[in-house]
Amino acid sequence: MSQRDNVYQRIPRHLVAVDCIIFSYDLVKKVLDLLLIKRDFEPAIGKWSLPGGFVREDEDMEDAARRILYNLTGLKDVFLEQSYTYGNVTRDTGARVISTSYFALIKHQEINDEVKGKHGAHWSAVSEIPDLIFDHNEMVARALNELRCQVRIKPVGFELLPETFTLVQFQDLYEAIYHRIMDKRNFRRKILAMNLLEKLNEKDKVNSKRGAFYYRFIPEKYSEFTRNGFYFDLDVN
Amino acid sequence: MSQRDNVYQRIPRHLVAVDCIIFSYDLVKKVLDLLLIKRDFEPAIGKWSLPGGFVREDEDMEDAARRILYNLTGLKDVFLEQSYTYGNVTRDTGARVISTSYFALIKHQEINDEVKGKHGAHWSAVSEIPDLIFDHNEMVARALNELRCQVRIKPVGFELLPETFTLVQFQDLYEAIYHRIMDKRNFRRKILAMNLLEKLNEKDKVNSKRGAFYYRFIPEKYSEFTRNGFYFDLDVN
DNA sequence: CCAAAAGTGTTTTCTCTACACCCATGT
DNA sequence: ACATGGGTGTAGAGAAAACACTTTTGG
Repeated sequence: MSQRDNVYQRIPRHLVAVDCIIFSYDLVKKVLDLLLIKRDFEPAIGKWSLPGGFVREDEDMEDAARRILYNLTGLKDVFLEQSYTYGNVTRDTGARVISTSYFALIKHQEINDEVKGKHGAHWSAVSEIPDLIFDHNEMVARALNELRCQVRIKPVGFELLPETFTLVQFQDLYEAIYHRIMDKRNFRRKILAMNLLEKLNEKDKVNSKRGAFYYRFIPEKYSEFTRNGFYFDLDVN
Repeated sequence: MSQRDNVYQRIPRHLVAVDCIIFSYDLVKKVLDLLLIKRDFEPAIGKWSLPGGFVREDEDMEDAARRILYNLTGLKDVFLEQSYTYGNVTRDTGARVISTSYFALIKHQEINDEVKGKHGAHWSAVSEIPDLIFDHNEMVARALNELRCQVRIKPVGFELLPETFTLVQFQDLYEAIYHRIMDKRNFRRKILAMNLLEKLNEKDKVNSKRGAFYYRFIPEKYSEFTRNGFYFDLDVN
């Protein structure tokens, strides 16, 4: 403990953890996935849980979340955002633990399956999430809600897709996030009107004979976008 | 320390605090205010600061925020919402303190000035916030942004007004929150179309000879509102 | 009677929504 | 030639925005 801590010596201290809500999108099954682990220590060992861990003494809280994320997926530079802090005395049955949840968006195909397997992590469709320990189901619900809000304001959807993707895939993603079907023509008109996408010359021929054009997100365009206080709002009705 | 804590004995513990961003609306000056205090302990004693305090051992985090709020204002049952958790190692120059900020909305006239005075608390217009300690200016900025978002989705504005208020006052409040003037006719049409307000027979004669009708918020109407997934969206353009 | 604030409608523009058929290609 | 998924346009309804004058009343 460093010298400067003297001032606060008599104050009670707390266990502080972070929990990660790791979303990904399965292009094939067309579902939004969540990465869950089997908890490997007591209490509640063997139960499904969000990946999490304690914040170290000289570690920024966000760094703690990134560390956990890295250990589980092998990924750095991931989209990560703080969600909410759960601070009830009895929320963890093992001890009083204050936990801040973070939600991450990763690309399904980028994950290192070897690393993932080592920790007993599994993808679970958000529509079929099992009972999780403590208040983790609540954490997921809140994060999912935040994801739905964010996706309307910022183009975070691109974090869940490969570099290049078709408009059909893009729409499928939105339909998975909102659990709702959208009108193809309206969706395309709106998304293209935002001028955030560049049409490429290659086609994806996996899903149809005709093939669908690939598009690419243009981050530079997005800067203009936010500078002008733009609103990334797709019809969700 | 209770028995159940044994499991986690070797984990490092942290100082955890809450800071309160207490908004209020000054009907006369027509500005959004923030309650600030002069910090009364080291480090940074004497500097402007958000009111805050450490989370006790057997205290829910939200309760800690309510305790601080109560000590400063004498108010219970206040609108209070968690904003964000600041977890950088060096954010507090005295020690590593993790702090969660909460924002509160209180009615200007309900505050107990005696209690407030005792703690050296002062109102400051949000447009003229002084330099605050640590990352408190950032906390305010984030909370203000959240307030602006919330106010579009939920009718939280009513938390800042007296029981009865005129439409002029209501619009003034919105203009103060958004720092923007709005069209009187459009504003009134929209707000009345929501059916959340009951027109009373009394008039406020303070600000005009003709007098302006008082209105009252009807919470029951609001329940219908949210059940149907309604959107409380005033034009902010 | 006049100053000062409250209250009130209409028109135009834009955005949202609903909707159905042709296109390209591999088999 | 046909089955499969990809791609396109338009008309109607509803919401948002712009805009200026009349009303009330205390002094």
